[in-house]
Amino acid sequence: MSQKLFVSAQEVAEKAGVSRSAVSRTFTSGASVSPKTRQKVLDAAEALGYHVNHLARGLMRNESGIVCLIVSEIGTPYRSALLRALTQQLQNSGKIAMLINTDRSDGSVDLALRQAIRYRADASIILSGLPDKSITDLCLKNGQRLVLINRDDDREGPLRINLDDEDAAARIATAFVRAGCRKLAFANSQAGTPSLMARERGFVAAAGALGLDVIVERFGHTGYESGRAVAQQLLTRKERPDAVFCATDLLACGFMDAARHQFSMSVPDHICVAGFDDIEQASWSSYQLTTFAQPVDMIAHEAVSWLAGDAARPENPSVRLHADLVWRTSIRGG
Amino acid sequence: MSQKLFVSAQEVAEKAGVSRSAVSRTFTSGASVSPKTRQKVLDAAEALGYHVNHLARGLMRNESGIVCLIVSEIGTPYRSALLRALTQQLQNSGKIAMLINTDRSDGSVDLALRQAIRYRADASIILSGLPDKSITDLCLKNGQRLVLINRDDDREGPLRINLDDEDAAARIATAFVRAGCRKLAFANSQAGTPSLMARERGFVAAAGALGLDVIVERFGHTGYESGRAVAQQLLTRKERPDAVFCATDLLACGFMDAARHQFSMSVPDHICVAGFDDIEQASWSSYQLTTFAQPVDMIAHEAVSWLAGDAARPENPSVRLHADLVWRTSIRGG
DNA sequence: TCGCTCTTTGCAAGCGTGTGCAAATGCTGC
DNA sequence: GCAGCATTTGCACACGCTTGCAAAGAGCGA
Repeated sequence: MSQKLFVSAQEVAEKAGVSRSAVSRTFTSGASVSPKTRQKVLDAAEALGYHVNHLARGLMRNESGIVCLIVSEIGTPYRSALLRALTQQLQNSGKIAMLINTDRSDGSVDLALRQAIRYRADASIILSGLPDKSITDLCLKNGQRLVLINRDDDREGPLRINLDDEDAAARIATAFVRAGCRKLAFANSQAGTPSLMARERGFVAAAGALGLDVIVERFGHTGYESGRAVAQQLLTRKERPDAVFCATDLLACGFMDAARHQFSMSVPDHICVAGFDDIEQASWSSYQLTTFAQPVDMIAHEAVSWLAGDAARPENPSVRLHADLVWRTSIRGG
Repeated sequence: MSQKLFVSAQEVAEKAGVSRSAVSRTFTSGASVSPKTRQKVLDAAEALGYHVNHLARGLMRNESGIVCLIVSEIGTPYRSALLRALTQQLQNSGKIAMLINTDRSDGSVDLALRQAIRYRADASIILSGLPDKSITDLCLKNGQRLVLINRDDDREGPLRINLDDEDAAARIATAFVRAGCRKLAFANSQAGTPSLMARERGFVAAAGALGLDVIVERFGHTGYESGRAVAQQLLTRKERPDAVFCATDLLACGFMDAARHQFSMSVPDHICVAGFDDIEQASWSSYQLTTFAQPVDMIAHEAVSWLAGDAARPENPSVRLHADLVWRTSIRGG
């Protein structure tokens, strides 16, 4: 590739009639340059189309400005909303996002973290899956910060951001009971993600405390189709439930659609439905789903500000955020 | 930051008892190393947790392996689906995606491209917005490849991937007519994106050729709420349309919801609806939307394989892909 | 064993940047 | 004009890697 190379600080220096260090200092905040030379450099840089090489800068400073986002199922409403918030806020704080898609095999989170190390990312934010301990240790040892979102892991070192899933589940249980429901069900996927399991656990426990049993049904992976499948299971029983808490809004949408169009049931008259995430579709008038809002902006804020801050950081940082209940019409009363 | 630095090739070399070049060559495909030293190096690297520094490698090779994805409205179903396909295929071909969110101001696409230059990205793929000519020229001059997806721009140099929007619009017009519709409408946003305008233009033209007028209504930006707003406009007219082609599935979902729940109309009995993109929600049983499928995997494939290929590339590369009509129940007949 | 060829290895230069250090410059007050 | 000081500037080295080049080693037929 003998293509024209990028213009370097050397060339700018020559054009501006100053030393290369002057150029470097012009583009380094907090460095000592006189306004006069600074202007000369800026002019020359503009004329030549010079841009600091962040690869080289990262090499020198041992700080690349890159933050890896490790995600699966990017196309999903909740994931993409979180992605949006994260990239936005990372950019605001001068970082840049590297996106790694882990839809493939199972060890791919580890592969992704390896990639993050290769590019000397300052940090990695994991939205899906859970990496092996050996690899997270490697990251931490190399000074790479780690954030786990909704992973609910108990390992030391990374920042762990979680929601009050169990508490939310308890709140929705009482809401169901208050709406007059007595035959509760929980719709889950088979993903077994910590946060999904926490919701299930919390719901079953809270219902138990209220003296009610819960029919738990799990199917496939966490999407619309699984919601339909679970509806198939739950609504062909002798005794249909009169309230179902779906681990996820996508499951809830699938469930509602099946209940209405396949079983001719009315929500909330025949059955109350609640979800989790507050994806955009939950507010669409076909669903009007009562659900818990993932505070994506706050999650992103917590993550990014923790990355930015180099103040004394606790040994084992952990944040638990509150999921607000968004009340719509998929539950009676309110 | 006096934290333990990453382990370097030097340390691996010492541990393995070879020269630093041997280490480098071990991790460079196509380099000449004897199997014996290679194994010694690999063992040492594994033991020390060594990973090639891609920043430094990129600096030397003048090829970073980074591809910038420049996107706005990441949370949107179509965008995130495209993002998924692109990251997937980029990773398969050994590249890595850098994600830049341009939701902010208007000049932010230019800012994003500047960022791409700073990180010496090998290429940038633009999914939203249109950069200034001066900045794309700068990219091209520096040997950075450029891909414009659905931008329909006529500038030279970048690869432009577009769909046959106008033809698709014509196909749906005849489908409407065949379904017995005579009062056609087109629902658009005010974004004015080339592809959206092409659909509008094509629909109006095709309808005209069939001897029919089209009521065109535009509102806000390209989302669900705008679909509702357009429905408000169209369905309070003296003469309601009996078929509406929405520039986007999101618009169509909003339109359908308003038509049904606010105007108590039945789709497709009272009004036929079609969309564009084939987002996941279009297949949900609440919508069952007839729409055109964006061939996201094929788009991603075209983009990525063009980036990978260094064969003789045409002066002014352009690809036009076909959007398949996905027939569901939002149009009568079929 | 000796040439010959082919492979492997180490040396050293270079990629584009940041930054400590010492020299140079500018400024102030006498 | 000059000492004293703060600010600016240039030099040179470092960062971790790739790669051309020449030297060293391996393999082989006679």
